[in-house]
Amino acid sequence: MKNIIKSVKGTRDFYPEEMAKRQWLIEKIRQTSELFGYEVYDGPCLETIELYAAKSGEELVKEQAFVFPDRSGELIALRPELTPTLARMVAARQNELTFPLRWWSFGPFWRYERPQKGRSREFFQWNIDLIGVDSVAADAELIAVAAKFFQNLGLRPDQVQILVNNRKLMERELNFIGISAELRPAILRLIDRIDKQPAEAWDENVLKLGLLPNQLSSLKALLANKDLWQRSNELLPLFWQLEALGVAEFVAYDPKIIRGLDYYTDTVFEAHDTTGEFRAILGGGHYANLVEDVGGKPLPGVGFAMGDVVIMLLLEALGLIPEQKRSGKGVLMTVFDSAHQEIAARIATHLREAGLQVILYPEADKLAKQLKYADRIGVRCALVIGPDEIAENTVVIKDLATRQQESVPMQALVERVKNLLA
RNA sequence: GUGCCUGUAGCUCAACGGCAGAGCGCCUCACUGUGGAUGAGGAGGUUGAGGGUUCGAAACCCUUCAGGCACCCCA
Repeated sequence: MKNIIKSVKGTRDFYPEEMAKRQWLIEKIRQTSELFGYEVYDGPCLETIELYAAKSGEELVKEQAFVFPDRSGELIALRPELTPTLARMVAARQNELTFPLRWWSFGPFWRYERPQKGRSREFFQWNIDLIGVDSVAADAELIAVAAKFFQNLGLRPDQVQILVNNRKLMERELNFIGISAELRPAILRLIDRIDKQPAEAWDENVLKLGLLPNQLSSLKALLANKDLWQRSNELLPLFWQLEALGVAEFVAYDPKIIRGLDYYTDTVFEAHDTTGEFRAILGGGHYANLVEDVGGKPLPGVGFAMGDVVIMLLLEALGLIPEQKRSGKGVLMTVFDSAHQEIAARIATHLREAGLQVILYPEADKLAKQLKYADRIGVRCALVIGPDEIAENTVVIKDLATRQQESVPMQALVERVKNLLA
């Protein structure tokens, strides 16, 4: 490999084999989304930087988005997330849309980050939101969508868990410990990272923020309390509703789930593989106000986003991605020699008109080579027409799997091939 | 953005500072009307790139690029 121009750092090439897997994943996403009555939508991949400045906070755009000036000098960002776009789209038609809105989307996103396993600079993301209701039932539904999706993929509750918490609950509990309102955001951010730091370092960081040692131990007791949810007016009904929705097995309470995004206000959730080998599979939560920052009237909702990278790594590791067969249903029309190129093309066209997938060999070549090609691309059978067949007005059908071949009259060809492929 | 690890043929990997190799794959032929087997040939490398040390570098040093791991961040 000498002078092949390199791809952009953190991007991936999808050769047909990988593309087939991606399409398979999209199909699962579509099925699950539609099962719950969600409609597909999409926005542009380019947005003005103002949109994100309004919605996502400045650090996101400055540090992690691909931003460039267009020819007029306006700063444009490659979308790093969909929520601001969604907010903009909803706000623009706020008075004509029918709420609650159930929308889903799948598309590419970009973040200027250091690539590593489970994280690339260009990735695909499933976004799904229920907008215009503030209820716990809405939260339960989105969690159920995620759980149902896992079920559709063949994942079991012992392999993947959706961990749930509630920010209001945490705010209240932190208040009980005597942590002031201005300290809480920093503490919440630390809680979010507790599993990523050595215990001593974490303790130190907490004390550095100004907590007293007894507050630290109260905080740690809080984070170890798996029954904390029973004190939440949102989580109590949430868990029985999840029971009713048939997905309770996939869900657990975890006081350490916070989520980084500021716009989540109530229930938040994150799905992880139970071995802890991979990054979070998906994350989401309840927001009080989707569109106000972009100029609309306040509108609550709940949603989550799932990147394609981690889920595929997990499914790959668990052997849950079915073999994507290449072609398999098609026919290869061989070209015996240059004198038979025309008749081969006519037969190919004839079969295509009957709705059959036909690959016409693009030049005259040795039969052995053409059959080897047929074998490799995985077509079900190959057709041969040479001088002998012309004389008899027949075509040879060769079944690649059984290695059997037969001569069939031209008139019976379509019927015979259809039977073979069925 | 910070630290550490890795980079040799299409793939998986060898080679003490001393001739760059193997297996698999690929191409051709044996087979001028028949694919997975077999056999015989063959192609394919500036050892990621650039510089330095050395009589001599795939190996040691520096830089850079890419990937991986941890941090950061996670929209």
